[in-house]
Amino acid sequence: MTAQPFPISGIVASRRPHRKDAARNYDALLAAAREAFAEHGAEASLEDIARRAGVGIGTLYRNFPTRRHLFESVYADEVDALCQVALEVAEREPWEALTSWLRRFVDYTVTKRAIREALDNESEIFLTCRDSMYQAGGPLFERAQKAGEARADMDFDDLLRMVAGITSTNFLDDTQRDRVLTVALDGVRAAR
Amino acid sequence: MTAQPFPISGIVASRRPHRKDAARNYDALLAAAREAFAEHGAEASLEDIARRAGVGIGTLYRNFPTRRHLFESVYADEVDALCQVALEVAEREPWEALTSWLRRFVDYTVTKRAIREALDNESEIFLTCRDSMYQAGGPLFERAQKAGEARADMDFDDLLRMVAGITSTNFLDDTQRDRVLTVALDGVRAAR
DNA sequence: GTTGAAGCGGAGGTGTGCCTCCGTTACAGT
DNA sequence: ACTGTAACGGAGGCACACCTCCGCTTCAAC
Repeated sequence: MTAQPFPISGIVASRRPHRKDAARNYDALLAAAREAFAEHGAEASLEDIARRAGVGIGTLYRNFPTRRHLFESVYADEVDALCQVALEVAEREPWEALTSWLRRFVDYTVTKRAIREALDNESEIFLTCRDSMYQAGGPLFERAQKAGEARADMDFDDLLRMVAGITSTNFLDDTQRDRVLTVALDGVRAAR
Repeated sequence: MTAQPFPISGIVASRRPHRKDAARNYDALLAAAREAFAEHGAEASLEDIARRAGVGIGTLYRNFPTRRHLFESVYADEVDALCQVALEVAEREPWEALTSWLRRFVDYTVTKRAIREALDNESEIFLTCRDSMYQAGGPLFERAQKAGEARADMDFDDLLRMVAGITSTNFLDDTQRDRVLTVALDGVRAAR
């Protein structure tokens, strides 16, 4: 095993039980939980997780007394892996190293599909809403593009999703949300 | 009432019942649902919503046969209001009109706190994870800043939250996610 | 191989949410 | 005022998730 310079690494390693059967179950539970959380969000059924892992519900509770314990363990695993990646990219050019790490960050974050909604909007009314929304806001964006204020190589759908994504996260306070949104919008603004 | 040029507007209006008591209950249910969804996410208890609205559970089900109906109605209301705002800002300067509409979009989208997680991370282990994460990625960002590649007027926390936000939304496909992320990162890149 | 302790699993009690059904209530048209 | 009907509300049956408890099993130390 390589050096573990991150505080999380020790914690992750130390939590795994020693006995053979216990360690196997622990791993199975973590894998099942990661899958279940990705699929159903943070409210996934604990009994379902135990079932997926092929262990009894009692075993789940012995290893992870609360939902939070389980959730945290899964999360800690992800973070630990992500931290390792940072070491791997460290020798590249500054900007390139940063962005490739960020893109990995994205991949790992996908596990937090917990955050996402089940809104895959097949329904009639959602489509209508979308149409209305685009009909209302689209022209504003196109106008800005024609005035040379907004970059031409993206469309309104891109823009809405970008803003929605940034918005749907928790920030320390409104000041931070605004600051981040401003940064992103700088990216949308055409070079002049 | 002003003109309603958006397809959603008619739908929203036509769904409200005619009888006085029925209309009152309908309004109360929508208000309670908006509140409950904002507070507990899309899985908020329907019985709790009925309770908040001060009506029987039967009344909720008569107006909104499924959770989806209720959710859609709340959402449609938000969208409708947002569409109206687009008309109001239409006479301003192109870029200013766009961005002020977008900021309103943010406000209305906040209702979709449903998307957000209950992860307000008070716990010990979350803090440790965070420390590790920042310890791992922070230097990459600072290095990019020192090389003049990343703007100096934001910090790593801003950056992580921006990327996490964009990432946690659904996109049509990975191509779009990547495109949008690139746009936002253009905003992070220092002017040169 | 023996053995005792650590680990296992699932039955079952409790709570909560979903949704239906129907006796009662309140509106609105005459 | 009268009355038919639309709307109301909540009891109750069903399903499912949480979590505990304890008799049984498996490991590993000697």
